[in-house]
Amino acid sequence: MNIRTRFAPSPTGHVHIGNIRAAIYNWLFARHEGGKFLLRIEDTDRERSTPEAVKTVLDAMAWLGLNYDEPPVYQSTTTQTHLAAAERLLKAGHAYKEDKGGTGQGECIVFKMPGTDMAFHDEIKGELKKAAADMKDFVIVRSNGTPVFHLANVVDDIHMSVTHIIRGDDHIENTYRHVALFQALGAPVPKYAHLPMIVNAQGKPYSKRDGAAYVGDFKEKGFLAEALFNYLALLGWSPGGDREVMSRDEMAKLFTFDRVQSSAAQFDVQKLEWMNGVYMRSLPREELIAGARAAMEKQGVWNDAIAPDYFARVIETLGERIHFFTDVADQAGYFFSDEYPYDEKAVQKRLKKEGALDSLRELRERFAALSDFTAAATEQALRKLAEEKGTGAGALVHPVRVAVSGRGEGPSLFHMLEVLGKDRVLKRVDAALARFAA
RNA sequence: GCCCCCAUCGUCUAGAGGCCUAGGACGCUAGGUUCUCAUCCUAGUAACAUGGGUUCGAAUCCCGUUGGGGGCGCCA
Repeated sequence: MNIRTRFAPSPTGHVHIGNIRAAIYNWLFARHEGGKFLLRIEDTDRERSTPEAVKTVLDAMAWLGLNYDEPPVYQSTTTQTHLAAAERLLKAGHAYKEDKGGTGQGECIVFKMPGTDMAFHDEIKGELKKAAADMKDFVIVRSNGTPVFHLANVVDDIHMSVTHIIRGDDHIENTYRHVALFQALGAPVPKYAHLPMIVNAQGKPYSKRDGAAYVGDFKEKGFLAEALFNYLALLGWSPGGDREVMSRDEMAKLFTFDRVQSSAAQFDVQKLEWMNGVYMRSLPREELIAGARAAMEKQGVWNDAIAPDYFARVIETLGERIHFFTDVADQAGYFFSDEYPYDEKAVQKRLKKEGALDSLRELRERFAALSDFTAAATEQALRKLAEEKGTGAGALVHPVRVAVSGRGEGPSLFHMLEVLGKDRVLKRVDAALARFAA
């Protein structure tokens, strides 16, 4: 059997994480089965479905690497097949016309439910059933002549030969209608897998109010696509055992419906952040550099005068302290400008301390005497002075750090000094000395 | 109101009758490494909603209860 899954978003301008997670599961399942993953844009809502909104969907797919195997199907181009299907249903007695109130002036077409109890096997939830009395006939073509979601969705799935429908479990009730439609249209009923919802701390559907909820939000915040993909895949699915950080190929290899949770999952940004850190740390140097630079350009703080070699050394020095690309500008701006702010608390604690400025002054002279300003050299000079003064190295390290960076924390001091260079270090120490002497 | 779905640490989960005095991860706490921060290492914290069954034995099977969620559109 040729497995065919599809992601069928309605372009609204945003792609919700719940939806993209459904897309991920569709993709994973198709890849696991060696089948095809398709994309259908349900752009029949002319109001919201602008070209930009469609682009948002396509961009999100591309960013996460959710490649589809056939050109996307735009629902706005398949309306005629929906209406033709409605005609067939009418002829076969599966639907009837009605004219009680509505949006248009004509008659609408109503699909007649079979009138029997219904049941279907859900790949995740198991046997699901519904009594005939609890199901009502429903409109499939509006009185203004346009097809309703249920009809369009089913007819397109038939034409696209979709074999597995993987979607949120808020669609369970719709499934009975859809199964009836497939049957009435004489088409094979696809298999269904209903995914549990992604909820917030209150157990309600996760929304924008709960924080970043759209794919674009995460991209903007600097999360890596691979990390978001991995995290989302694990939100409701587990490969079993202790495995968590995996490549998408590994996930595809391991993905099966029987390992998908049937209860809702709460979105936990902290864990996503941790996972992002794992991916961040494993990033090749070049990618880290490119990402950091791109972030700075976006933040408007990139300067073409920054030499590639210097930038590379800054990134190297910052190393694992970079959790997000934006951290470079946000936490290490002093590498790129002499106009850095002094953290008041750090100044109080390290520079306004008894004897701190005197020590700093002495250290400045030692540094000035250094012929080569390597990390090893500054470290040796600093430790020697500390020893002579009978203080711990920290009593000298901290004041210098605050003086040259304005911050109480940061990368290894000696490497930082080496990257900054002798001239700048001395100049900054002098400036700090003058500024905080009073 | 009616119908449907769901229920293991705060969170994501492992567990498919004995391997469970319930494992891992995130978080949190305490240590260690270190010039700070970050990383890393170690330890600790904390759960089978509840009541009945079934069984020699139940987190695992069945039923009820409670709680949470979803659906009842000429929206998608």
